[in-house]
Amino acid sequence: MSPQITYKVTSLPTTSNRQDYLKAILSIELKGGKASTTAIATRLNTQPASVTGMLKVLSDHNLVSYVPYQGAVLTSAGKVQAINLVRKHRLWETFMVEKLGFGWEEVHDVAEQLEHIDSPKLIEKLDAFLGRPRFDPHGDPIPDADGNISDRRSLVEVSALKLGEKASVRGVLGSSDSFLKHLDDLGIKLGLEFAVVKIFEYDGSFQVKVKKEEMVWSKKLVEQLLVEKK
Amino acid sequence: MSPQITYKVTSLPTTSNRQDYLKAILSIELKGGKASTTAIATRLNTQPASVTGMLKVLSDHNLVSYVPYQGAVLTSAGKVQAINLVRKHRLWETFMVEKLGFGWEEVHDVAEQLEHIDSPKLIEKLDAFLGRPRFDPHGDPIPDADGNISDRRSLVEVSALKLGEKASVRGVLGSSDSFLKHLDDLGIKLGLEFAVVKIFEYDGSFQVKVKKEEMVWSKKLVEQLLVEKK
DNA sequence: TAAAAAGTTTAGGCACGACTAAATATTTTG
DNA sequence: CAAAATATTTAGTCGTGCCTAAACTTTTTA
Repeated sequence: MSPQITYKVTSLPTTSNRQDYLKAILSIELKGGKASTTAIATRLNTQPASVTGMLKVLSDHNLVSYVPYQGAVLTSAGKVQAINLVRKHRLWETFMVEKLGFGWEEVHDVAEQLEHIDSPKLIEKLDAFLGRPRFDPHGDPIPDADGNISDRRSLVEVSALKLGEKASVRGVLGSSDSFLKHLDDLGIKLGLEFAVVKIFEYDGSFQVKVKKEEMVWSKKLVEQLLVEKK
Repeated sequence: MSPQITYKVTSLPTTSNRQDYLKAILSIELKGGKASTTAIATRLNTQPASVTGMLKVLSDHNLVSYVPYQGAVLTSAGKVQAINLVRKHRLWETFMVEKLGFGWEEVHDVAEQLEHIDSPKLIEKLDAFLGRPRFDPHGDPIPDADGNISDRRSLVEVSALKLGEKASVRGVLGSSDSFLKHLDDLGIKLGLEFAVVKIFEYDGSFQVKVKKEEMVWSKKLVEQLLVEKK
């Protein structure tokens, strides 16, 4: 009788959980920090000991390189996965705000769930449906299908615009409920196009023209509204 | 020193898995069958022994009533959850077909994932965005927020229409790739409105008027297309 | 109605991913 | 630079939900 030989496949069951770790590590790395056990644990509301266990698993799958006591660094494979999660998260947020009429602030938690839906085709079609947006409702860039991320710095606050310049609303800085409600009251939505027609040096407010109508935006407002110059 | 007393809360962590069981049981009950251990196991591609374990858990949570060797019956609480899953599944399918341009046949698996997203508000807004549809792309009724299910029998095949009657396309019977492709080729989509202008007894085909244009639908086609009479 | 067949449950494991407590490394500080 | 503080890992558990094998019920059949 010949012996039964089984090969342990590196079966990559990249679960929702593992993905959360990858995203957390990416986010720490992008901030310029070191993805230490504690830093990851804090971000995921879990215990350092749990993180150690997971880092070993991710390391086995070549998603991070991990040396005990040295923290984790995403491998290129890990980075691809993490960026894809960010892409999905931000596309879903954009969908909820632009198509479903959610407030800018209330979409994060649901997007956290939606980003784990596994269907490249769904994301491709959603992206097309939304008109291939480059920024999400918070002004953060949406990575494209190849993982390229636009420079957020191509967005500026309204207050940085000069007289006569045209721009489109792309996002906000900060997201207090009252601020977002205020935007709603003024009818300011993503994609809104306008031109600067006057700048009041006295109090820092801006007069802008939206279509045929003119309105004044306060100093506080123009400092928190992100736009893309035309 | 007073003893520490902990109460075992019936903490309902209704996981994605448990929900799949509820949906499977509902589906068996609706077909008039008995939700036996084996029937459930078959539907979920799992083993009878695993089902027994789960039925105990669901029974502890009062989602099914379960007597060993007697199979399971949904309690009203279990039924509410199961119907809500069906509602979510069918709304997502409708979204994918109507808004994202998916084929009628390719949406099931992704909807299977999406139905587990937990956000009543998301579903309410999605429902509104879709225009509160009562049927999904397969012609199956979408339960409303209170769990009421329209009667599928309000849908009929085109072949049951009489001369001059007006109707809207609501779904299909069967879903072979070739049939769905054929619908695509003819420009037949959900919601399409038309009127019967002629019936050819000779070969069972129907001449219909869509907006200003007239076209002929074959016997095979009119027997598989579900519509709602106007 | 007794024996065979089919269906169901129990028993014992396993993988995942979390936790606590204890041990071990690394940093910081006096 | 040694002691104290902090960070990290190891060891041992736990709950969920799956599996197989074996025992036990129920149903069917001769």
